[in-house]
Amino acid sequence: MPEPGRRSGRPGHVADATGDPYTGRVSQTPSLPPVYQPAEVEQRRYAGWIEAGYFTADAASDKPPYTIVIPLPNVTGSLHTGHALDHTIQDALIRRKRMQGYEALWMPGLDHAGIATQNVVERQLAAEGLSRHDLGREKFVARVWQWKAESGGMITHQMRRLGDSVDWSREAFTMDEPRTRAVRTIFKRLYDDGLIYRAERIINWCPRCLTALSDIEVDHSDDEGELVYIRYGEGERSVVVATTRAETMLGDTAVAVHPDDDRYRHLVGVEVELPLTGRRIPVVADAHVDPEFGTGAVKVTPAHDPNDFEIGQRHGLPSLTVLDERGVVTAHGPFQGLDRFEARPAIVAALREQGRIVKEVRPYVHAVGHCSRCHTTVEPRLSLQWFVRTAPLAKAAGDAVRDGRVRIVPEEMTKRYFDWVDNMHDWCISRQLWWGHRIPVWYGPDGEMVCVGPDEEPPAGPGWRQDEDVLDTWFSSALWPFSTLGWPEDTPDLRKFYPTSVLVTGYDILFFWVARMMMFGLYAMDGVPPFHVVALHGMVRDKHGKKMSKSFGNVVDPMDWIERYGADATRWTMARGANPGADVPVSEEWCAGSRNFCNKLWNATRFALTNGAHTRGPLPDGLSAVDRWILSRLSQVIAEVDERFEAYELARVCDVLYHFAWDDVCDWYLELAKPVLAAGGPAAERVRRVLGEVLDQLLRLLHPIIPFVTDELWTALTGGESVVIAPWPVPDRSRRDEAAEAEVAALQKVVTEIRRFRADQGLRPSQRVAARLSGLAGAGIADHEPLVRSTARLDDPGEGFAATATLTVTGGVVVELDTRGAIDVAAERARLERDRAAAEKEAAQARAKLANEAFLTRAPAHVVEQTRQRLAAAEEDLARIAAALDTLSGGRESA
RNA sequence: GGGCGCGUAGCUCAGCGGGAGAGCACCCGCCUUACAAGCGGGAGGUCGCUGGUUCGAUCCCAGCCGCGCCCACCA
Repeated sequence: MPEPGRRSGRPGHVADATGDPYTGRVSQTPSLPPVYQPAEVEQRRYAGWIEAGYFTADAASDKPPYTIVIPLPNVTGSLHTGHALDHTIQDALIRRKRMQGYEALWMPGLDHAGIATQNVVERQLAAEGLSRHDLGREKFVARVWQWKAESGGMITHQMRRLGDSVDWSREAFTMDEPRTRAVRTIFKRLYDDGLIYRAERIINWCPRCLTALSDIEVDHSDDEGELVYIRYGEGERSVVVATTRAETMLGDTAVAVHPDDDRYRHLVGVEVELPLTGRRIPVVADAHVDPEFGTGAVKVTPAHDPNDFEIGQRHGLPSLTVLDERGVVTAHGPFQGLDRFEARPAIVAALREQGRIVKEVRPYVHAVGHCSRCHTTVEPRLSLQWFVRTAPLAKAAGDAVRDGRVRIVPEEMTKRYFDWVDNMHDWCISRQLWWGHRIPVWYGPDGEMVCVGPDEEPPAGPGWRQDEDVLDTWFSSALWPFSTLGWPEDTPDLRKFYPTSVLVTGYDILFFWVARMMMFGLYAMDGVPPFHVVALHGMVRDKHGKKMSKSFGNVVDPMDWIERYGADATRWTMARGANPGADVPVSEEWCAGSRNFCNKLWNATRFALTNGAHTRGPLPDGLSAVDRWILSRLSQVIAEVDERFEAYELARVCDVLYHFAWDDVCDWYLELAKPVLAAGGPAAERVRRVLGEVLDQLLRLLHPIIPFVTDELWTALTGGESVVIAPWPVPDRSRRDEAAEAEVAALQKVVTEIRRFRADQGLRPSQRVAARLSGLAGAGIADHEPLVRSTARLDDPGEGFAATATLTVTGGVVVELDTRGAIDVAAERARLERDRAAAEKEAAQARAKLANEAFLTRAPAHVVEQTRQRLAAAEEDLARIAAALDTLSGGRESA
């Protein structure tokens, strides 16, 4: 096998093919190299697109708008496979709409990514032996801006490599001036409407990041712990509680039992002694307690457990904080200063010494929350934070989907959405960080609290200070669909491009982001939801469908694939798996296959150009059946691609186009065109036009997914400016031609049968075989004998022709071949016997059905008819095979 | 604990009431004048299991087995 690159030494093969081997015509275009080289093309094309301003949307345009806002990548991030998938889908949608004549805006931008970015810069400082506190708030924030300017937003460069047709002139950042203004505006409005409030609540606290977290920033995993049974109190007045968090007992202020639990009825209202502390705490009755779990008695720690906090509220219990912000014990006594995880065994040991431990169950697996940023175990903590009152906002967000104003694709995800918005807790939006939008609230010397709007001056004077906290990053992300368009100003962009057309993102952030954009969009934009459709895709996985993870070593870097296979191949690999909600398995082999597909298009177009294919003038009359067939297929393909695109089924789009391009166009149409081109004349002239037409349309259809190679080829083929701005194909129903399709199907069948015979007989492609054909007219392909001969490599019967084998094909075509004894009669007989068995089975099946009275009366007429046809076809096959076997036994058995 | 989904060719998946499909991998043959990143041919599946509905089930229903995901404040 020749190595790639070391190709055949055929004369003229490697050299640029500029001469037409069939007509001698010289190609009209600069020569295309024989193998597609993505790197140079991509760089040149992208620069050209930007220079031409194709992606810059015009708010003053008369065209209907089509808008997508990008799921804003983190400023700290780089392009991973998830982006490659997400961006490929969006770019495909936006490019198609642009071609369809919409004013298409794909809005790019970056998220300031509060915790993530602060962590990056803090790590840098740590390397210098500094902490953010050494710098102070102002200098630290300046340092983060400096970091952003120098190393942030790497992904925006990688997006250019992927070919994203975003409008760079509108690039936004969640911390830039217009977006900051949007944040200040909505905060003020929500505050004034009573939808933002400050309260002391149990929140998720990360003892490492030292900040509050919202529910969605907490990941739960099943961790092993131990359930410890501890006796509180003495004798009659004692109760055994079960806990996984013994260290919090120092903050217990009650024991709770179920009101209907007879075992403990006598204890309700009684006080028991809390071990190790000498404090006495009451036993209270609360319906929250599950009598089935543990002992049916729960220790109550209002300051360190959300349930206990609520029990405490109901019963007027005090909250006793015994852990500080780092999770270190603050309660006076021998445990003071111990970390929470050191304190736990220490306290259990102390209790055991006192004989308080009744029993231990280990291991006990239960769900434990972890910080989604650093995986530290989250500590429920009582603290003073800012919250968004979500109930009314979430109701509106649910209604917008319920009443159909917003559609979620795939529909199955809708239920998940409802589960989320219908059960949403108030959203903790304050973070104890420095990088982010500072909460615009000032506190006065006498306990005043003033929320300051974007155009207002904060209160000045001694004793006034601004809230130290910043807002959750997702707060500004939730404004993205309208803050990027200039809200709160009434801008031309906002009027033209809001609401956006579709939001494309992974199902993993349906809740994180989508629900919140819905809430804020509906609120800020007077009930107009931020998008019409939410199109969810899945996660990119490895070729075994496994999640990509660093520890597994199966992570793919899309930039690596772009370098080695090209951006188009990378995009195609993503797109061909991208159906709504479906995970996308990818692998390097598949990316190589995608590269091969691009190369196939390259060579098909190269062939077409060297043979004078063009797109000038209308399609001629007098087209052959083959020409009419490919145009008929093209019309079908356009319609199907449209349908799949509208359903966000990119994988189907790819499937349809792949098979049309490779099977129909390359394997059949081009092969059938070759002899016509070689013969020259008006038929060849017609083929040149049809071939140009088919490739022109095909390249347009492919362009949204593989923009680079299609632009390079399309401009070479058509001489047009760019396929980026070429009109999207419209299916021409008048080109549908069932007769031509049937004719070509029959032709393909005959050719395939002959090829199979040749392969079975071990006849080399190079071995010329003379043959006599008959019965073509009966099969409806009377005109195609030359095509059958050239495609199946059969010579005309010359002098001394002697038929040594007869092949009978479905439809009554008979091929007599002069194989001069090369034929293996035994092998051929074996094959025919196999065919006969299959045909008999088929016929028997059909006969059985048709003999069934119930089938005939109950089944729909078309099904019965279809079955009759199946039977007829099977019987014809049987007759054909019997005839062939007869001929065979009449022939001579070869050695 | 609640909800959703999936088990079809070696792998990844499509099909979802009437003839088992694709890509890759595999086998055989080919430098056939666009492409060896290619061309032609081929093999490979009791459609998870058990019942039910139906003239007919990979497809609908029920149960079971196996797998995955999401949500969740049972200590």
